[in-house]
Amino acid sequence: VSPVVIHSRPAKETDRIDEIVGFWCHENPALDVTLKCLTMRLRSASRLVDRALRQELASLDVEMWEPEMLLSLRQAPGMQSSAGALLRASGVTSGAITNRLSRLEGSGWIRRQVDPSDRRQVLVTLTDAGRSRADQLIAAKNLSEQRFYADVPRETLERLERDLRTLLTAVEPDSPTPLAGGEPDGPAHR
Amino acid sequence: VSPVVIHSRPAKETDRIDEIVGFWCHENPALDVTLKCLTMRLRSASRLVDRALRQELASLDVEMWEPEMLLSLRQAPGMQSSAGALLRASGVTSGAITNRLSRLEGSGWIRRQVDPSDRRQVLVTLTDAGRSRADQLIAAKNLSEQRFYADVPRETLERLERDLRTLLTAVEPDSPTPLAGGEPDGPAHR
DNA sequence: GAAGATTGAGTGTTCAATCTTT
DNA sequence: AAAGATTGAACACTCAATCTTC
Repeated sequence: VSPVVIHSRPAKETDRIDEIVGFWCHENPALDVTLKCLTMRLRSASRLVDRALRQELASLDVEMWEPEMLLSLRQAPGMQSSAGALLRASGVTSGAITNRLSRLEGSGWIRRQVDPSDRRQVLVTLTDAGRSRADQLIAAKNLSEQRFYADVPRETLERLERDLRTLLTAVEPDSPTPLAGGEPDGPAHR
Repeated sequence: VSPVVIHSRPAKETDRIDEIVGFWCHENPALDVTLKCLTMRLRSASRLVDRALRQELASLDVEMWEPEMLLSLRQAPGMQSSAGALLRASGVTSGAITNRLSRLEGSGWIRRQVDPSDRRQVLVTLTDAGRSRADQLIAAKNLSEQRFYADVPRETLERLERDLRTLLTAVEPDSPTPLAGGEPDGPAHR
């Protein structure tokens, strides 16, 4: 089964999660050790990255979701997208998107306007100030990321990225939409 | 739930995240594509697992953090641990732990009592009801997990688990403590 | 003074209900 | 009826301040 080549890892045979899960699965062989560890590590890693980046970005008065939203908009054709498209690109619920858009609008980074061709939809456009804000945030976040991952072997990072990509395309519920301007399709509201 | 046999996912050279990040890095070569994608995929995957498991566990009136806490306690010697140990094992802040403990106590799954040997600390013990609750939740969560990961190649899952483990031990701030009963050491409060 | 735990304010998310437009 | 967006209640987390005990 698992070849487990853990080459360059002198001590530290097991970590915190190994112990918790390992103990449990030892007296309950029906459980899948890999799956249980994977879920826990996924949550753990995500929380750690979040925390690290958030703390570094806090000096700029930036929340974690802001770079993500602005980056989506920045790369959209005409720096404009629809609320629905941003929703599908984000992975959060529609209520969260409305919330984020209101705050971005309040700060002056975006403008909201009703789509004339389908008045149910809302078009979101990056303002000039929003454009430079986006550029600034991307740069800052990039620096923080490089610091955070500095101690992890490059090889591991690249393999992780690829494997996570495989996982996401396998389990992702829908998203035939590659994030476009204003295509009114696909289920929403989540 | 969702029969939806969309097994037609053969090609798919690039996904949602590839596009967003790829575009950006194309006009800004200083950025590290792998790192930017990795962070986004980590958040995305974690959120997806969370959502999927939460929805399945909702039928039992269970929040995601409950299995994690009970599992930690279940495997501790004497099914007893200290609040600080649970804190260090969890990855969340001390305020969150207090909050969780209060709700677990309110439901009758655990008991809190002051440590006689060091009255600053709080000892947490699994009750009998809590023990069977823990067993029930582990089983339910295991089933949900197996359903969730069903479409991902086994090989990928195992490699992910190992690589995430490498990442965590590399970036984790401290935790020389392997989760024990009540050792009053290490920084806390976060 | 420092460590362990608790509290309260602020933030952000989900979920269900609602309103408008198609 | 159904889709898109908004709203408000409930919940969980972080952060900083506080209180007790060492």
